[in-house]
Amino acid sequence: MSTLAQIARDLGLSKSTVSRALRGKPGVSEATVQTIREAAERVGYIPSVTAAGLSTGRNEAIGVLVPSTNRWFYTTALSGVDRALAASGYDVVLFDLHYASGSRRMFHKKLLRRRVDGLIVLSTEFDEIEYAQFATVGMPLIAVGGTVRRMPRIGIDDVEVARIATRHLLELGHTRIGLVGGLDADGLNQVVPIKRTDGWTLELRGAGVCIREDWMVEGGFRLPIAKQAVAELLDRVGEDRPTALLCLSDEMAMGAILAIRDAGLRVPDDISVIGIDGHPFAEAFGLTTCVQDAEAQGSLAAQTVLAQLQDTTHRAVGRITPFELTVRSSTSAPAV
Amino acid sequence: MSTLAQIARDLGLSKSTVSRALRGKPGVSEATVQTIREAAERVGYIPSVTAAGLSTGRNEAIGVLVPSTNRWFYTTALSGVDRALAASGYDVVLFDLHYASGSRRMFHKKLLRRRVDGLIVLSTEFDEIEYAQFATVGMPLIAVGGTVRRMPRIGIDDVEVARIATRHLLELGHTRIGLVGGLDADGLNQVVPIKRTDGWTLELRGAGVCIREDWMVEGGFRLPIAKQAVAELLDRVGEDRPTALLCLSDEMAMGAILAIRDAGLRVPDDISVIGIDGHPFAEAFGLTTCVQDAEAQGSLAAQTVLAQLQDTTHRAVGRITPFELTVRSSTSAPAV
DNA sequence: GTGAAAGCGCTAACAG
DNA sequence: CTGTTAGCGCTTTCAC
Repeated sequence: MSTLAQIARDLGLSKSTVSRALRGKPGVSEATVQTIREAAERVGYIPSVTAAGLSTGRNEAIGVLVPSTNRWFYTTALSGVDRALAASGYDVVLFDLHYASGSRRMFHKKLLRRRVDGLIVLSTEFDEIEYAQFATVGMPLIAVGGTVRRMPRIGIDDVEVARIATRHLLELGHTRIGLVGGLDADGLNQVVPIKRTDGWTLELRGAGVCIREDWMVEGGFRLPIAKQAVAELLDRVGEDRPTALLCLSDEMAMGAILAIRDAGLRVPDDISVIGIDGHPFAEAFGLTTCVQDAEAQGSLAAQTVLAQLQDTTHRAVGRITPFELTVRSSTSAPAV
Repeated sequence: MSTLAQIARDLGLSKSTVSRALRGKPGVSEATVQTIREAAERVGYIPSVTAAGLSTGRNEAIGVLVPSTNRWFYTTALSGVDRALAASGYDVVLFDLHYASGSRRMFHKKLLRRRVDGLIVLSTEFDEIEYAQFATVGMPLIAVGGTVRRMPRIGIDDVEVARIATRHLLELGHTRIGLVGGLDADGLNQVVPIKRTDGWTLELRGAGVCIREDWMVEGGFRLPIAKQAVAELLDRVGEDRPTALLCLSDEMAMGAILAIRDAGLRVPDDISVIGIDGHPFAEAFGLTTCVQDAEAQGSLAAQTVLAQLQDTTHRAVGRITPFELTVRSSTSAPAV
């Protein structure tokens, strides 16, 4: 574990010269730069980020706050964040809230240990105290996915995406439309479910289509729960069932499809199913869905934070990212 | 952002006293400890890990090397690692190889920046050069999941798990058994697929059951690929098809089930399907599988690394973790 | 019990 | 172009 001082001594140079040379700073002759580079290479010198960070105040690391690492959106966005950050030589420090469990109370302490230069928050909600803590952090902050109050945010328009999905069903001629939604079973972001539900409501109202409360079930944003909920729905309503189901996430939509098939019904002949997200398994299910690019959102967030780090005057700005309706075989016109 | 020096000055004490008090070290009077604690609390003092790390040589962070954040096993193990680490106040810095893409060449440089005190490797393979680099790292190392040569490893017995799964099919009376396996489509760990395939081969040989090469397909360890592969298999073999399929991962097993149903066949009546892993969606598919606890493996790895950090003489030791055959509705005796 | 001083490995003025 | 001198914020002997 050789140090700067070490190789400076060996070469009979000063630490500053070696430091400058190794970082490609101007003011060192071509020749010495060569010598230094070689020496560094030879001894396998690798600078200590922490030491450098202490003196510059930059850690070359940014934190990513995730509610859980067990969900498609978070891990995919995380992947995008990492990709963009790695390209700039930054490390990512992961803060996993584990479904908002006890570790929660401590998270700000860890964040403030000055280990990271910025923070990316993946759709997590905070209480007033936590917001106050954020205010004192004083580092670039940005949210991805679910809205987080008082923070610039990158993500799709959750109301609109649900409207588009609902509209697709309406345009196919459906008027008996159920909803698989509800809040996240693990208590993750609540804004997303609410907004998507709003989109559904607005669109149906706009079309003058009746909203049947008994066709609304709670899928918990997870496949197994949604499957169970839809199974119960079908059981309960008998022949008086919806001809289409809007599922507020693809995971739930896949659960719905499994339940429908298990009930001896066919998709889309008996019931059309549409999802939201663009889960990697969606295509195999023939699922019609609105595809969003979580990885790109993560990358964009990372770039935004990086930009703020470069130029302190640069204010972070949120962004509404696109999604695309992808029609597959899970939706069709209702049977007559 | 108050510092130790700051609060020492305010109190008219020395930095050392404040440092000792805040870390609960002996040699400070009860009274001053109180005073200091309060002052620290009041100004919202939070120590800088990097500064502390510079002087102690410990960063209170450990690195986790993942091949990808888009697969069940990795994210689940990662979750376990984080949980155990967080409990000890350690941070996790994530090194995502992104399917062994270009970032790969740089990974050791980042690892060696002295940012982390130890490293947990989630089933990733390395070449000779990379191994040499690891050797120079000189920090606690442990692998989770797929075997990594020259490193203690925590994970299930991949040969055995495939034998058990195969045996389940044999015991049900199947003799026409196909395999959905092949290497990972993203070039991730190759040891796992190979070992599991070995288990399958050994078990069938032992039972004197014929291995039909034309019933072996490459599922790439991913649902969509497996679905496609099984669809082609069924198409190709017509009536001369297997009565059971061993899938080397649950993702592939779910793909197989989707393909079988799409072909108009029934699970398990026409074809039984068994998987390996214990994916959270498995139950909704009624999938019989061998369940392993990825989260526990991650936690165990973290604890092992932590133990080594505490006691330098403590040698890391790998461990074979358990799995359990969970029978559901995707397997039954073959039709007569 | 408490303080002074040195040092962790690096960067950043400021001289020369 | 290169070296000197201070720190960055904390821990850790070693005195008092």
